Amino acid sequence: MTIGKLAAAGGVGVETVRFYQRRGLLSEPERNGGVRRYDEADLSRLRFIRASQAGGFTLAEIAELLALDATEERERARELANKRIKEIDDKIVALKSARRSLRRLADDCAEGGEGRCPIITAFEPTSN
Amino acid sequence: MTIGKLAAAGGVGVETVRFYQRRGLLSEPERNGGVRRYDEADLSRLRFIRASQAGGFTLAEIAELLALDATEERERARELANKRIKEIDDKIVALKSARRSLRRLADDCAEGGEGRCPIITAFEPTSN
DNA sequence: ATAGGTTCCGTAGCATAGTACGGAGTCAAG
DNA sequence: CTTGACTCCGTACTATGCTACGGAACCTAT
Repeated sequence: MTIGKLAAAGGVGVETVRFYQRRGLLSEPERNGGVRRYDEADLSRLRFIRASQAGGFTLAEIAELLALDATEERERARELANKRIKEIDDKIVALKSARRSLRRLADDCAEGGEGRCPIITAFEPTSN
Repeated sequence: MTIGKLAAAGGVGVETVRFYQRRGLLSEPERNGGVRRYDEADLSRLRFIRASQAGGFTLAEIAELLALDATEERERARELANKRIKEIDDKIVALKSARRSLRRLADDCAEGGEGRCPIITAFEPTSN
C-alpha cells in the first residue's frame, strides 16, 4: 500500500498521515529504492488513532496508548481508559443538558411565534 | 461590577473576558473616568457563551446567536439550534461507542490478567 | 496619602490538529 | 519510453481558543 491508499483507507488525507508520522503515531517503513509501502498493521494503527480520537483522546495520549500496546503495563492502560470513561460520561451529561436548552430554543422560536425569541435565556440554568 | 468580578462570576479569567470583547461577544461599557463597569446583562451573556460553548457551538456561531438574540430572525435561530442538536446526537452516539471500546480495553487489561492486553484491537469495530 | 491590588491596552505567544506548497524523484499505463 | 499521477521532504501557514507580558493609570483599605 502506498501512502495515498493508506490515507484513503483510513479516511484521512496524505498530509495527515505524514503529520502522524512526524508525531510518532505512525512509523515510516523503509523505502527500498523508491516509495514507502504500508501494510495492514499500519492501517490498523491509523484506524485506531481516528477511533480513539473520536473518543476524546488527544494525540499525545494516543501516542502513549500506542506505546503501551507493546508493553505489559496494563496498570497505566486501565488508568487512561478509566479516566477517559469518566470524562466521556461528564461530556455526555453536558451535551444532553445543552440539547435540552437547544430544544427549548427551537420550540420557543417556533414557526408561527410572535414577539421575542429569547436566545440567551434559553441557555439559562433550569431545574431539570 | 468590574471586569475581575465579572470574570470570576462567569468562571473565566479576566483575559478571557477581554478576548471575548475583542471577538465581539461581549461589549465594552463606557468608562466614565476610570474603570469600566459591567452589569447583570453582561454576566448573562458571559454565562450564555460558556453554556453554548459546552454544547459545541464555536465562538463564531455564538457571536451569530448573540446577534440574532436582538432580532426577529427566528428562522435562522431554529436552523442553528436544530443543526447543533443533530450534531450533538451524533456526538453522543460516537462517545457511547468509544465508551464501549474503553470498557473493553479496561476489562481485557484487568488486574490479574496475563499476557497481551491488546490496546489497538480494543477499538476495532465490533458488532454491538 | 501611600502601598498594593486591579484595570487598561496592545502586542505577542502557546497548544492542538492539521493543511498547503513546491520542487525533485519515482512509478505505472498506454 | 514518455507522460501524468503519485510520492518525498522540509518548511510554512491556518484555525480555534485562549494565556501571558508589561507599563501606565486607577482605586481602595489602612
